[in-house]
Amino acid sequence: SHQHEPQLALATTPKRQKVEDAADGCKHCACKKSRCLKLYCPCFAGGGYCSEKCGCVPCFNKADFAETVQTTRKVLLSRQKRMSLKINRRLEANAETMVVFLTQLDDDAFLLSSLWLIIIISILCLCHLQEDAHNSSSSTPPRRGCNCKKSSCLKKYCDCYQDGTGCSLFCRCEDCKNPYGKNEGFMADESKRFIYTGA
DNA sequence: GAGTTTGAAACT
DNA sequence: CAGTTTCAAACTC
Ligand SMILES: [Zn+2]
Ligand SMILES: [Zn+2]
Ligand SMILES: [Zn+2]
Ligand SMILES: [Zn+2]
Ligand SMILES: [Zn+2]
Ligand SMILES: [Zn+2]
Repeated sequence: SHQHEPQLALATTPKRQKVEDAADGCKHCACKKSRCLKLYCPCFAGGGYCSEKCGCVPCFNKADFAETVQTTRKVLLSRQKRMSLKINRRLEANAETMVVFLTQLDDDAFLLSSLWLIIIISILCLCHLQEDAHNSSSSTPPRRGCNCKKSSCLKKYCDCYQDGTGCSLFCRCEDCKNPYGKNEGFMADESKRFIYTGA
């Protein structure tokens, strides 16, 4: 019942890889080649051990190998953090360039650029949320948007669609048709408003 | 169940 | 980082 309400992409909802979907959902991995020690494995990525219901083999994501699991997870998360910081720095640099450009416009043009300011602010917010999440090491960093090329964000291949979330400014999807919110905008008729249809 | 498609994660 | 490969799930039949 809580699945289908649209969500802001920037919200800090670490609801991903819910492998323990009660007795009902029965979502468990079936890994064959990753030994459940890479983020391919939803159990490992979700921070939990594999269960008896998993169809994985061979599986190292068990309490018996707690040290291995912990070490591997630490390495992978650290790599992820490094990559994320890199991308954030680039985004922040681009945002700064854009802000400088916008502030040099005359008044009329500047008013029309409010959409860009919103985008820039959103990007900076995501960067800060991610870094906070990384530093607290407790909450999962917010996902960057999807990168769908062929599914039009209409199937569960798309993480946004699977989460019941609209695509956002951070998605790089092509021909987005996400029913929860398309990564597109349009000019409203008879209005100088730009309506963004995504999250 | 087998085979294909897909995009994140991993690798280089 | 970008281009490529690997991977397990989503999907199709
Ligand atoms: Zn697994
Ligand atoms: Zn598992
Ligand atoms: Zn496993
Ligand atoms: Zn998508
Ligand atoms: Zn998306
Ligand atoms: Zn999309």
